[in-house]
Parts: sequence; C-alpha cells; structure tokens
Amino acid sequence: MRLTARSEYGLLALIDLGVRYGDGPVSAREVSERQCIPAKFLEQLLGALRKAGLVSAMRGARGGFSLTREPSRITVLEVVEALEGPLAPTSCDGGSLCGRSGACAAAGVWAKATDALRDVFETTTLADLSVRQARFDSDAAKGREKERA
Amino acid sequence: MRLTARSEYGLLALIDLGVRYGDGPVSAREVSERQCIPAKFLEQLLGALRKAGLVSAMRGARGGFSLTREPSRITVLEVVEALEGPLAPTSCDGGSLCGRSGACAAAGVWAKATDALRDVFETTTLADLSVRQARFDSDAAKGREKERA
DNA sequence: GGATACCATACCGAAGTAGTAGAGATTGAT
DNA sequence: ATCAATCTCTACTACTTCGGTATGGTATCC
Repeated sequence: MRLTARSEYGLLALIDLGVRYGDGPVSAREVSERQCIPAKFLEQLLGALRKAGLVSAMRGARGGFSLTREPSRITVLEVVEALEGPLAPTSCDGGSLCGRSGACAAAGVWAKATDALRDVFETTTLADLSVRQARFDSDAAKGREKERA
Repeated sequence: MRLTARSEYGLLALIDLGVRYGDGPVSAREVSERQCIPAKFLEQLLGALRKAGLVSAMRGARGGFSLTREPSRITVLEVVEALEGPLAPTSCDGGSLCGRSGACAAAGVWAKATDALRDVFETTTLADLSVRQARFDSDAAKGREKERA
C-alpha cells in the first residue's frame, strides 16, 4: 500500500495531460517543467503508464504523450497500481505468517483498509482532478493579471 | 501510510495480550512464541507501545506486559500510529511540492485516502480482534482434540 | 542531417526495513 | 544473597527500496 513519490508525480503528470486532453501530444519536458518533476524520473513514470495502457506516446520532434481514454474514464486506482503495483497494505493480507493463514484475526483489518483505499481511488477520476486543476490554474493566472495591474 | 511488519507484528502481539487481558502480565517470550514473532524484534515493538501508553511492563521474574486499558478502548489506529508514526499517505498531503501548496488538485485524493484509512483503523478495537482470535484458537484446539481421537 | 523527442538499461547515494547482539537494570523465588 | 527470568537501551548490520542521474540508443519532423 505504500504510496511513494511515483504516485504523487505520476498523478500530477496525468492531471496535466488531462487538462490538455484533445490538444495533441504533450512532451515530457513540458510536463516536467510545469509540474516540477525531475525530467528523467518522469520519463520512467510515463514509460510505466504507457505499458499500463493509460497513455500513448508519439516519438520524434513534436512528439509527446496523451491519455488513451477520456479523463473521466481513468481512475486514480489505475494510476496508482500502474506505478506502485497492486494495492495491498501489508505482506499479510490473507497471507501465511507462521502458518497463521486463515486463522488470523488481524487479517480482516488490513483487508478492510485495502478496500477502503481502493474505494477512494476507484471513485475518483482524472476528470475530477483535471477540472479542479484547471480552475486552480486560471485562478492563478487571474492573480498574476491583477498583480501586473 | 506505509504499513510494515511493525504494525503486523505489533497488532498480533496486542491481540495476544487482549485475549489474556486481566490474567496478569504476559512475557514477551510467550507472545513471541505463540505469535511467531522474532523475540528481540518484538521487544522493540513492545517498548514503543509502552512509550505510547498502550501497554505497561512489569520487570523481573514473572514479569511481562499487559494492556493499560480494556481491549475495547484501544483502537487499531493507536497501535499503528504508535509503531509507524502518524498516518499520512504521501509526503504531499497538503504539502508544498514546488510551491504547488494549496493549489494542488491531487492533494484532495490523498487526504481522502488518509481519512478512509483512519476511519477503518479508528473504528476497530482490540476487543473486536481479540474475541475473533480467541474463537480461532478454540477452534484450533478442538481440531487438535479431534485429531488425537 | 540535425534537432527534438521518446525508449531502455544501468547505476548510485541515502534512507528505511527487519532484524541481531550485547550489556545493563529490576524483580521474584530459593 | 544469589540466581534466573524478565524488561531496557543502544548499537550494529545486511538487505531492499526510493528517488533520482547517466548514458546511449531509436524514431520522427523540419
């Protein structure tokens, strides 16, 4: 269940692509600069997201990445699992520490925790986040405008 | 939010104490053997749980550990936070990566995830788990009985 | 053909995990 | 009083993971 910088960065990157969905490919460098994500690290994440089928890549000059689906049809769960592996909170989780296996009272809590997390991540889509981000961006733009005046 | 072996072992240990709540102190070695937890590692965990005020220790021969409260008044959240630190899923979580700070669309999901986890852990008590464990134990005992017959 | 981009792989330092080791302090029993 | 059982504290270590960086490709546009 460990959520690391991979999820954090990866989600930000996909939100960035979501805001620009339909405008053609967006280069990794652009995303990297806008979202302040180390460029080469981001490449790795985008590679993983491509292999998971969430983004497609166009190579060469004017290339870049785009979402393979509408932002409303990509869940946070997909992003997280693409970057961190399957969502499981502990090594136990129905496992078999010392033959405890089924008869482990603790396992239930861990399973419930996983389910709760899964539910949150599954019911949040990139669209939800991208519109929010777009609003933040435009607010920030207005702020800068005001400042110049 | 990383859940490690500390939580897994620690919770098992406290469940073990919960099952025997009221019977006087239980030695770390006993718990270690029953729950298959490396003895010296368990000592560390019990030390942390003592500092968090969840267990009290009696030193010397016939010493051991006992819960400081009724199992029904100790939540899994307390156990987890005593062993892993405060429950926060990502470094972000309202943080400030590259000055994004408040205007970060992703922060909301991470916060929701934390809340969901917190809720699960807060509404599960040691009593819930201890009675379950006791049932498993007695079932196992019956199984062994049957086998001998 | 060169600039721009993605692709693959390897590497690296720092931190964290899961213990282990050993010496010391405290208590109950004999 | 002594001994064994028990907790307490600190340090150490092998291993893995995390968060990147580096290098050298390959594809595409102009």
